[in-house]
Amino acid sequence: MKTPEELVARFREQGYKVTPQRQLIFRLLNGNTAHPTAETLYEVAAEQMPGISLRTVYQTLSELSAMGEVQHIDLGSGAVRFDPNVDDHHHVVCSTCGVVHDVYVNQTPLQFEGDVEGFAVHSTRIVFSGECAQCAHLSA
Amino acid sequence: MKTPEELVARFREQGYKVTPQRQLIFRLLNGNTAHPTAETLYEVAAEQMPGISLRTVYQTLSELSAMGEVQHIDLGSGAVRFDPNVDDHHHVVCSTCGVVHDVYVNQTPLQFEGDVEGFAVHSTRIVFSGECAQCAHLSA
DNA sequence: TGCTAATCAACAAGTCGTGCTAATTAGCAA
DNA sequence: TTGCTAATTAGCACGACTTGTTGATTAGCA
Repeated sequence: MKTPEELVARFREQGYKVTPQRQLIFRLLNGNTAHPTAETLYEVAAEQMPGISLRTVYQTLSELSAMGEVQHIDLGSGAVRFDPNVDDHHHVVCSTCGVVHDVYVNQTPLQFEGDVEGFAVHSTRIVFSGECAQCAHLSA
Repeated sequence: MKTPEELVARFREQGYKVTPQRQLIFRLLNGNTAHPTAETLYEVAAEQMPGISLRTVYQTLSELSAMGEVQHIDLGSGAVRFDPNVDDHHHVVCSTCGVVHDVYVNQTPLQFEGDVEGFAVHSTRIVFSGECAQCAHLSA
């Protein structure tokens, strides 16, 4: 994701207004590795700006997603999560605590076999599920 | 997935009753490569057995999933899909028409890098998105 | 300054899936 | 064959997540 300052410029270029709400969300996402949902981001935002609406958070996240500034990750665990890391990366997910981390896989592009003649791959998503070190210690 | 006959035996072993509804669902899933949702499976089932309820379809699919006889695949595209193929395989999804096909990736297990010391991977899911040959022809 | 987008509250709706209840049906073990 | 009990059904509701709408207010920015 671009820096909050760069996003301000991009929003202006696109004719979007740079509101305090949007700027707050830019800052909360910047360098955020927690893979927050719209809801959790809203909670943090509301602490700093009481009165901000969940609707606005959803709205701004959609805009950022459409602009390619955040990744939209759906792990099938309820809510969609947002990732300001838009590098070509993948995810590991702890089945126990739900924590998500970014990982890099360098064997890509992957080869596959199957009844899919002529399929043009545009993107590949890889999710590793298992147990994180923390949870392994707790259960031991 | 096991054959309908084997599933009948497994259900009996587990103390589950073998009802016509369940048997119908077994047959509809057997060899099914369409990755149906509960809803689409229900529609087909209802043609052959008017009166079957969507509730029962959900119920039976949950049982099969819990028994490991079908895979539960969530592509983030709305409803969960079910796959009677429980081999170690992955999926390609056409972004245009939504069709899903099974594919096999032989480079697994994949290596990755990231801040995930001590993470124990239990499973890996790979989804290739893009455009299928059909859709490519239509848009050309 | 003024146009217009953005925000907000409040409410609704849509999708997917599950929970509940009460009545009926029917599998299957003894 | 009987009888216990699970399964099914209809019908309704709810919960989570997300988006739509409306109408009033605020405020960005040319």
